[in-house]
Amino acid sequence: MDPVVTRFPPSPTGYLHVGGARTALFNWLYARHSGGRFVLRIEDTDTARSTQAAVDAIFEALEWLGIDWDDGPYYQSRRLDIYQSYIDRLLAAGQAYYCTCTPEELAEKRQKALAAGLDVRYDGTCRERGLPRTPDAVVRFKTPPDGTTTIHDVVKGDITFENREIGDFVIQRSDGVPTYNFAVVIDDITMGINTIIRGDDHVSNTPKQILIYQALGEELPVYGHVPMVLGQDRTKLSKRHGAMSVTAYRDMGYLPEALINYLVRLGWSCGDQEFFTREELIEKFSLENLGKSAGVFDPEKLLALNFDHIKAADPARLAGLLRPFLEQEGYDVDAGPDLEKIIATLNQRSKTLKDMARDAAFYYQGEIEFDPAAAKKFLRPAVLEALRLLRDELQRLGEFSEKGLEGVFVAVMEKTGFKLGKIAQPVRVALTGKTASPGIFEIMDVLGPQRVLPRLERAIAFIEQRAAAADK
RNA sequence: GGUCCCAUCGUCUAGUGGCCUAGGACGUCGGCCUCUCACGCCGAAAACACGGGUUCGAGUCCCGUUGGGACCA
Repeated sequence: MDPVVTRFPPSPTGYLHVGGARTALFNWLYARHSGGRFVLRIEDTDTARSTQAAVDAIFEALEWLGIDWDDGPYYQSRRLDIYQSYIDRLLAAGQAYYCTCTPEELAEKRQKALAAGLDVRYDGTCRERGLPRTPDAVVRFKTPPDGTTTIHDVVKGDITFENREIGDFVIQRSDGVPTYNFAVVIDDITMGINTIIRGDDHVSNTPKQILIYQALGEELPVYGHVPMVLGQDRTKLSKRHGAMSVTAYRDMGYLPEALINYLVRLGWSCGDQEFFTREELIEKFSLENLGKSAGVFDPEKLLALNFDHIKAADPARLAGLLRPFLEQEGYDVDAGPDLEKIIATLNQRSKTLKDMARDAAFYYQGEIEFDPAAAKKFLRPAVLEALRLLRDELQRLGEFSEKGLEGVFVAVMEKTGFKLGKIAQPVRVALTGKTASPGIFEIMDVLGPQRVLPRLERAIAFIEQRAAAADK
């Protein structure tokens, strides 16, 4: 059995979107799973729409996802002479021919055929004319007039097309640039690609490609046409479906392994398993379990999966990933508490890194801004004594530890007769400004005495002021 | 319009003729836990598009209808 060789051939006409990323993933995973090779090829023959910026964006996205390639990147624009040699070969063998029908003539024929309710394929005017090469001539492939061409597809089964439905299609334009269907086949042949997993929007191109393989006497690759990823309105993914670029998810604070997990599970399954690490995916991915119906992209489920991956991620790695988000919020990370300790209090509650950075706000703020409603409800004279007591006990405690802190709270509870809830909420507001936060002992431990004490002091002063104002 | 593909809870899916009283996950709703909010845990509602066959037996096979999608024009 030859080693598996797969490929991913994006057109650099824009960012890499999630649908394309999924296709890349399937090919990459399959190559890695079977110990084969994965080839990257940039299909940039459409010079009008291809840009270097898009090429860079694609690299950036692939790198973030951790999709690496063994061969390439190849650029179609630099392979024109290779395509030409194959065109010449087909021409010489009489399997292709020059055609000088003008676009106007073709359009006219199409109109007539349409009006007469006939097929609108090329009528073969130049097929047997033996025309020489001229500047305005295109090259057409001589499709067998009869018979059928069938795709043996590993996901959809056999799909058969009538050859007469295909017609003599153009393989090289008059400017010498090969058409998509031709360039793809020549590339796949010369790059040794033997397994092609791609979107099923390519199904109708496939018989043409198979015909070219056959004309060249080349062995066919294994085809697997995977269903499209649809937007919430059940149509093909596009700009109007919102943020669909891979890097947009990175910027929103998603983990690459979460996006990968989500994308692969959309159209592939392994029993009831939902959560996969990248290693598990490589180990378990198989062509057999690819689904054959289109799937709707569900941001909610991706978010839930991201949450699960954040929970499972190593805090030390999270620290590196979170840092830019914190800096974006304007925080001086190195001046704050220990980052890994901060993450340990948040990684079971934040669904994205962006959320986490936002939830970490109180760790970095010098002077806590009390949420008015929270202050009104919890920073009231009734708890003044308890807070003072707490402050004194904490000062006596010196170094913080979760256990020591708990002891201090117990002591205060005993002296005041308050329950923990009665004391914890005011303290929470004092330390974070809000009524919701991680556990009170956890955050105090992370914050440390040098941050906790001044904040408590400030809350006490706040209440004293409030009491004084009320007395007047 | 032509060609092709697809069809299980709202969504992603398990299911490969009897194990299906159709399972899991997200979401939704209810409860528990609790220093708050989350997490977590427990529970609920929720699907085999429809109609014909084949078979002792069909979500599973065949045909048709309907619906959706893709490509070409």
